[in-house]
Amino acid sequence: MTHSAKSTVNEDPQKPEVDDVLSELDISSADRILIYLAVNAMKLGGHRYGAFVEAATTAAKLAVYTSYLEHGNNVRKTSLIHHVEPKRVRAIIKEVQDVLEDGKSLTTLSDQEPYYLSGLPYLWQEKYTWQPGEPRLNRSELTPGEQQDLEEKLPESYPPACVLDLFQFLDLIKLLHTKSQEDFPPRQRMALSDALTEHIKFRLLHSGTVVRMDTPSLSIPLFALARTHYAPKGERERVFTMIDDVARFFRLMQDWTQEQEGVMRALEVFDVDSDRRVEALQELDQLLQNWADKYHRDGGYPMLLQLAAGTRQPQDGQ
Amino acid sequence: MTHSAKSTVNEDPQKPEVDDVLSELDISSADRILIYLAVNAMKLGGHRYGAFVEAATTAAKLAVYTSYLEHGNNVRKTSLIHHVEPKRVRAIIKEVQDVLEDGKSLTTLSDQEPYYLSGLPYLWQEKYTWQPGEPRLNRSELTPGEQQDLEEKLPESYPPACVLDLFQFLDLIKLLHTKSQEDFPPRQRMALSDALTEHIKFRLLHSGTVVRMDTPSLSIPLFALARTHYAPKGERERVFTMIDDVARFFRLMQDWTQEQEGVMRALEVFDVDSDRRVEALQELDQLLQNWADKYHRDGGYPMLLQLAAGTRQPQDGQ
DNA sequence: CTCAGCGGGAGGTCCCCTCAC
DNA sequence: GTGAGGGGACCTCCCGCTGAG
Repeated sequence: MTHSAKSTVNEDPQKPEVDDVLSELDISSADRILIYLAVNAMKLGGHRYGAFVEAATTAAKLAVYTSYLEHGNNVRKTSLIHHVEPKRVRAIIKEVQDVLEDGKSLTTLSDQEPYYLSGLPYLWQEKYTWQPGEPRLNRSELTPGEQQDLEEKLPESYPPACVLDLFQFLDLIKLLHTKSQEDFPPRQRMALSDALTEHIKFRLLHSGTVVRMDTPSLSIPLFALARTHYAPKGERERVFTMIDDVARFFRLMQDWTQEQEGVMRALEVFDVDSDRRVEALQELDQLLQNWADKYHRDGGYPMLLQLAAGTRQPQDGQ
Repeated sequence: MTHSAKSTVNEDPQKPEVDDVLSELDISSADRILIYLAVNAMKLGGHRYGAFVEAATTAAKLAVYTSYLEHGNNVRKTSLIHHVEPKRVRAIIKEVQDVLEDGKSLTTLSDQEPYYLSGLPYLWQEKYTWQPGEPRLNRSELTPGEQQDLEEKLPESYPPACVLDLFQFLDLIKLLHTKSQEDFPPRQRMALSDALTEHIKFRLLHSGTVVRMDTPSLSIPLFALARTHYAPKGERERVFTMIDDVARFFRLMQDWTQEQEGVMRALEVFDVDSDRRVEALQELDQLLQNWADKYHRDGGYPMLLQLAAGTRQPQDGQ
């Protein structure tokens, strides 16, 4: 719970800190959504700071582009509406149109995790496959005994992949970065600098996806692949689900603001006996399913329902 | 309703365009959330393009700041995690801490609409109050007959405020902009340039908050306040509610990803008979209320439920 | 290894101006 | 009014380097 400078380090609790800061700042709802997104993308998803900012400006560019279409392709009007220079508006329009024509990937948060992180376990296992029974590493500089010692340190649970030395590991990162840049137009590509390489290496080690091995008798460090995914399976799935749910919920609410037919929004604020919380939620779950079953008819009008229920916080207001 | 430019124009439908573009681009959920936010803030809320981008970078800065706290105030580690220069990390930390200490407003989407737009009707009515029975405008350059003609053009429904000439109108914008900048530290303040003034004037006229009057016999244009709010009341309220709901939903889902006790998430995908849609939703509404009433007990554990239900779209997946 | 400084380049956000249709 | 160009200021995000504890 506590954290503090210098001396103690606090690795595990992530959210509490965020909520603490948020509660002290009285922030608007729109800003809060941005912050939740940023935290998820940058801390859990592993996106770079710059990548998030770029994705946000991309979203803003799309807003400009749609305004442009809605106002009869009038550059000047679009410029006035959003307070963007006509010259810049033209550049934005062109950028978006080029992407639409080529079907290239425009935006920068294209996946929950950046490819150079999430793709690594796959590429590693593919390029350096390990067959059970064979040695995971084979280095002429080591005596057979030293090799065996190292092998025995490796947990059985590690994915079937060989142990690499630093250069092989860095090459892998380089390869992945190159592949991840292929989708982008040449102009937007980012060179793989030393700083970026270090960043990627750090995230892979820090997350436990890759583990560094002690090799006192070797001058070059060795690395082992410890997980098949960048993020732990459970967490990863849940964060994915959350973002999908929020996006769907957002879209439904947009329909609601337009007062479309057959769209409903509900907010329930209430208190329950502490020992009946779980019971209440279980009953709600059952109610919803029964309700959906009751009205379901194959091939009918497509419907969607998104719900979240839990502990109310002061920031929630009302 | 109509206006025109060149050939075809398309003023009314706003969302359809956005959805069209979105559906062609197959965009990730995180990006979709950003886009929804950008569209709402920039097109409906009237925020500037730059304001949205700044708000997003502010969110990213907060993410960096919390990382910094969670890693024992280690600048270098934070730098590696997010791929931000140590120098820049330090600047970000300082910026956030200064804000936390002074309680100043950090972020830029502090309200749904920017103050220089939403505050105008109030200031206008306050500075140029109009008493029924008195003339709305009094200009010595006009004959009594001409004044009367203009007065008669004004709908009764207009708020009780006098008609202003261009200079008075621009002064009002200037005053509002100055007031809206007071909360910001001097460094971040933006000068009221001609371009910005034109942007604000355009938005006020374009939204119908202010209406320009034809004055053939006068060399200076006249303006009348036509609405008491920047956005139409209903729409305004609904957009507010939507953003609040999404923020609350997002927070609940974060609790869910952490597998907290007593948090529930539900997604129902189903089809119904077209003619039973409304009936189904009404019943659902009733079910929820009954359920909440059943478990409610004053002073108990604080609970919150957010729900949205409506038409399923292809983009929704599953 | 961490902290600290200073150098640079590219690109984006702002500002203002003119000229042709 | 709109389109299309010119200029310049400032900041931010990237990169690289060196030196002090």
